[in-house]
Amino acid sequence: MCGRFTLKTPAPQLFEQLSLQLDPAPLGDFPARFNIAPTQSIIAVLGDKGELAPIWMRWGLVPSWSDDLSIGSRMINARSETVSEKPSFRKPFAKQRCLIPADGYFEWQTTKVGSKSTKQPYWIHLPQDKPFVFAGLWDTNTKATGETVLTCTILTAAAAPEIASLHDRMPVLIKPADYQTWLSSEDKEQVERLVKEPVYDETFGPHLWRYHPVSTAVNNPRHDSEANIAQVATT
DNA sequence: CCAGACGTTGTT
DNA sequence: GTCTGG
DNA sequence: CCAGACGTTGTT
DNA sequence: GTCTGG
Repeated sequence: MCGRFTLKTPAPQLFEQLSLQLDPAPLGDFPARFNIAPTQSIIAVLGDKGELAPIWMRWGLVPSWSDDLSIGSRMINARSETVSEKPSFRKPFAKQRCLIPADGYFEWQTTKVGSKSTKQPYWIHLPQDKPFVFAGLWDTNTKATGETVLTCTILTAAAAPEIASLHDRMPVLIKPADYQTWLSSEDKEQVERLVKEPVYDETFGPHLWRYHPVSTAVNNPRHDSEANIAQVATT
């Protein structure tokens, strides 16, 4: 699944490597991130009348009917298998899809040594740490605070065989050729296929994932430095 | 009809 | 154990 | 996802 | 807002 990720690639380079033609100016300046956690601001790219535009959104979807932002902490992921049916995700899946740029994400393996369990994080990334986009959904909410809050969630699917030993779920990726379909198609079947039966080739896809163990400093969301993605030895 | 949930993950 | 905050 | 709180009153 | 459970 995906509950923590990285985005260290600077803006102009980021969108170029993602094959996204858009103006990063609306985002303002932002630092390299090595531990992005739920409830924090993340970048969502949406289709804006044909043009694509990036915008900051709070991670953790808060449905429009909710009067409490805290529900977002439990809506950080949406299962692709059921996303078209769930009350909280159905409308966003139909009309409010987005792309969420990242260049790596973390998974944890829990291992027990005697009675003590330890959580070993791994950083998962593509060769050359090339950026990619998660399939995302967004919604707006004004009931909770009186202000309009934009929020989003990341879709998950069964893990690719290459990383299944690490975890049985993984985030859903959208390849450049499918950006436009994901963002603006009104063909439900076509959109559903992108997350349920994704087609990849040798240049893109989960089979290219690399991963290595990293410091447990990552476990604490307050720790956000480049050291978070350095390989460490496991014991 | 109204009340209450609306979600995922992991672990047991 | 369960929920909230980051 | 993991970490950290989980409660109230009164006082500073 | 919409669905499920009672």
